[in-house]
Amino acid sequence: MTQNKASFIHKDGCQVRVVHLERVAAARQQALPQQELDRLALTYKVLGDQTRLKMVMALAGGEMCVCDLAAFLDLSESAVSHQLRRLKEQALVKNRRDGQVLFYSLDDDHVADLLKTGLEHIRE
Amino acid sequence: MTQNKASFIHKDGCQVRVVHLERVAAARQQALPQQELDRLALTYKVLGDQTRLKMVMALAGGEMCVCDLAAFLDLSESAVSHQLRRLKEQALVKNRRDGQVLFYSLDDDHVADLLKTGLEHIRE
DNA sequence: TGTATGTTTGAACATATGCTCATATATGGA
DNA sequence: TCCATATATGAGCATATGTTCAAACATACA
Repeated sequence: MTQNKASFIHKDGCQVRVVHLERVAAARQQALPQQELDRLALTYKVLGDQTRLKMVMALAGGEMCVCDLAAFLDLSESAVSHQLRRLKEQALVKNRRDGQVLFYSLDDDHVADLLKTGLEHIRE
Repeated sequence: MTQNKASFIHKDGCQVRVVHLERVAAARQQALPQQELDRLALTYKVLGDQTRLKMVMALAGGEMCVCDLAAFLDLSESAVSHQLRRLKEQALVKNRRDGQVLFYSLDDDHVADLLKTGLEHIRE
């Protein structure tokens, strides 16, 4: 039924065993460009930390300032600021200034979608 | 317009400045239970690594065995196996055995949804 | 039973990550 | 201009993470 006889390919001068040559070739063809892969992995990585995930979930309920988040998370404002920067770098949050206060909020609706899809997965 | 006068709350015996008490309270109320937050963060974290993300993207194109993935990723089979375990722990992939060969595939359609939503975000 | 193949597992090590502390920047008001 | 408030930034440190290496398991077949 299934073809699982070993085939071989050359790579960097040494042989590498491959059971399904055509699947590997197909995966290579369909692979994302490196730049997109970088950004996608970074996006997930940034959400993959409890502190940052809590922040984003909280911001899904409306904008908050650094102070608010620090109180909510029971963390220093410095730590919060550091993490907000990472979220901002990946376009997950944005901010607006009102006097001395910076209000952070989700960058756009895609972010809420991402959270929703994640929740659907873990609740399946 | 905006109320940004400092309010104060007590926590663990020391005072903590909070600009928007009601937002913090709301965030506390709407927060996910710890267990769900754990699982959600872990799910994103597991996807937030280039190697594992490449694996999942490749498996989105159809099942592959450890050998295939190792060849595709140019990585040792041991490394691939370690990472597959992490993906499996978060129910992102599953496997079936055919003789000596284990074929891995996406666990269900939610996983493809997660990837799609992520891509939509970075391409916005 | 013995050997080969495919995969998993645990320890070890180098790198990455998150927090803290001290300091810098920015805005508002006396 | 001077000071207070709100936030950002950089260095340092303890912990987490990904890969490798060696060894264990599991299945197939002689």
